[in-house]
Amino acid sequence: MPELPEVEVVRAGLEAHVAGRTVSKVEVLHPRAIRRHVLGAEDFTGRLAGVRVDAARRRGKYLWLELSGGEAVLAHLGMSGQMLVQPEGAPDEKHLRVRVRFADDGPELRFVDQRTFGGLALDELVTTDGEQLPGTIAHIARDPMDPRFDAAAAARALRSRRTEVKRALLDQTLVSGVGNIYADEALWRSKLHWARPTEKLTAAQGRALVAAATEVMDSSLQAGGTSFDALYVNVNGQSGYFARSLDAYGQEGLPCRRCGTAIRREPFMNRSSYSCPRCQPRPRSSR
DNA sequence: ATCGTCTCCTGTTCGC
DNA sequence: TGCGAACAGGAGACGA
Repeated sequence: MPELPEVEVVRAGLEAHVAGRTVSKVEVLHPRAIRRHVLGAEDFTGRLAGVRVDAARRRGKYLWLELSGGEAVLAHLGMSGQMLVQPEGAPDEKHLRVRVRFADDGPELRFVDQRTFGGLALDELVTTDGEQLPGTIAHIARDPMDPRFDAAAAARALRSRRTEVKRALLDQTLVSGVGNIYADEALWRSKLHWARPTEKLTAAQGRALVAAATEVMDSSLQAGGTSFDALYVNVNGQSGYFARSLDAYGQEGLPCRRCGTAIRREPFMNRSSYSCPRCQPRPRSSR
């Protein structure tokens, strides 16, 4: 479940191993991996051949390879996507979806994705809010790691919604990069129940929530960065990565680190939300 | 315009 | 033992 810190580790790996290299040949092994590239696989592979990768960039959970010529390969890892840098000739992964070979005959880039929620697409770069972004993600808000992230504005945006606070926190047009795991962690740190109505959040609570989300992603990024293997860029299953210390997410039945009460799991949007019944009491207004 | 629900996908785990 | 259900969940599409 890659969220911002995981995607950032991947971006750094791509910057180190792919930037500056020229694409020679691209193979699409599963059409669903490029479903957001509307012109299809042939167009995708044809237009990539011969272009140079200038840089690897990221906003929220999206990352993209900036290409010579004003275009970019936009990527989202979805639930299970991985970007692997592998020597040519290494056995294909079971869920290999896209292979990118380079003119220098060095290691190839592989997009591997079991559940195929992720994907790649070629996209035009556009200027939005003083930033060059792939056009299809121009609506994605700045994330807390962005040098120009405005925490106060993000807190106001969250409070301006009329919904449950966790729904707002997961809305990538308000603050990007937060997924189910970090949302639960940020809410735990802020002592807020996920169903708290946004309109009842005080300004201080809004700011504290944004600060908590920033902190939890920051510390996770530091932990993830240290487990990064220079030989390849990996997202899932690497030790020290998802084994990061969590206070709420996935902790059902375990004692709250603050008060000792057993963490509970509740259904939320066809998935789960974890919280401490004592530190994060359910708001009276709902159920 | 805004908000909530549905859907896509596959491997693993769990209950009967 | 076998099989179906539940679960993992990001984000676009769509309906109200």
